[in-house]
Amino acid sequence: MPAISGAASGSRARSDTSGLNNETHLPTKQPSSQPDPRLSGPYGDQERPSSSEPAPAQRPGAALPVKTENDSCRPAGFPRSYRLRNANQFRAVFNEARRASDQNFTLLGRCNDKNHARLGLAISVKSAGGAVCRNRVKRAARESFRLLGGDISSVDVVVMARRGIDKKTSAQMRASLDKLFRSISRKCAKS
RNA sequence: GGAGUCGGCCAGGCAGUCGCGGCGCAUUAUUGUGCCGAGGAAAGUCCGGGCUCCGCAGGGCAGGGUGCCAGGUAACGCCUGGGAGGCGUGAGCCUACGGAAAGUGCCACAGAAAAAAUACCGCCUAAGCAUCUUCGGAUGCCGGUAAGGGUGAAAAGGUGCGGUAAGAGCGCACCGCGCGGGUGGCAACAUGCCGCGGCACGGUAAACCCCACCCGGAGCAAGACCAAAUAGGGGGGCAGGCGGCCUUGUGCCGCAGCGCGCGGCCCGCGCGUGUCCCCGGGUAGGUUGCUUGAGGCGCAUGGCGACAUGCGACCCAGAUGAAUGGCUGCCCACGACAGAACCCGGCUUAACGGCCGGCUCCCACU
Repeated sequence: MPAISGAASGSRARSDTSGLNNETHLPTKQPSSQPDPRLSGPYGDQERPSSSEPAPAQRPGAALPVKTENDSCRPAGFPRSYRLRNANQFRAVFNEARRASDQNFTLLGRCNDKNHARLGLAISVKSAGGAVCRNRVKRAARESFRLLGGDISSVDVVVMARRGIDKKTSAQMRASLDKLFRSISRKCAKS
């Protein structure tokens, strides 16, 4: 049962993404017809590929170049290995840190032996003025770090928020963070 | 149409693109792909449970909680229905709503008197005493009085008639109140019923207290498992010069040896004893607990209802330095309060707005 449904959903997915280019109303219909494959498995499998027959020829050509462009511009992912994961790693940064700060944030940085930067967040609920704002700050920091990508040299960075951060817009945070990430990266690279 | 009231629901939408967490599948050690991914309060942590560990014969005391009645529930301080009292024209809403003849305390100020009360003003009286007298009487004391005034949150039923020196449940009628009975109701309670009593010994129990019922403690950083490095603990194997002692041993003691320290050196003194293996405790770290549940949804049945029972299909966050987002475009009513951390049931607090339904009042029209 799981194997069949998996194969069915895989083929259906291919038709989804290809269909988007041609017909805009198709994806809105899709959720309503979802239970179909489960109830009548064999029939659903037959119908799907036939309806979206011309699509597969277009797709590989259109999709792949976009992806390679993204990879060359920026390694924009943010996997676990790019984060500080435990207390020892944080302590190491706090003990011998170079700092960069403005009115919004304080960043602590320390060279690491990896070939990429790592990010740690030390933002208290108290300084952010509530859990919702704290999440907003953390997301801004991650996003800024992610989009800068390879522009930051191989340092471990801890981001700390300063009081009054809850009054700032997300755009203000991002601008501030972008500058500080570059700054801390430069300072650590020199030493 | 306007105003109000009660209940339920929603919490910007759509598309593209770049990302994040979990699970499945494929590939395989890196990716691809599909599905899912915050709330009505996730909050405050104020109650009640589940779960976990610790404690525990039984009973009592202390301490805490609850407090009209009946039902619902795993349980509750919650919910439903009912009663009583209060507010509102009404729909409706509000109530910490057991006991004040078990006892103790308190009732400020004002007031004459604050609880089996009291005579300040007033009213009445002329028997007695005193003074005055125009000899009619007047005034004071003594005495009667709770109708009137004044004080207070509260002054010991109300109205009327009789009654009286003036008055008074002193008597009577009606109203009110209390007690007993009957009747209705499971009960709280009600009572156009019957009888009795002239009629309350006020209030306060979020004052002590009394009565009834309930309550062991700590919490997922609970608890369980795996377990590096370092130091230390226990056991064993191998290596170990000389002497002594006996309990004859894998023993103990001393000396020598080696290393380190004191010292310029010797003597001397102090400290320590090699290597390998195993065991258990345990730290960092990791795994688990961790999401299928008193689960929501639909239908049927029972019930006024909270809810219960049966059947059907469904899987709907599970992170752990902590995911649920960024950017772009379009639309509109221009988007409040706010972010899961073991899980449920409530309560409380926060908050921009919208939708649906029941009911009430007012206005207009037919």
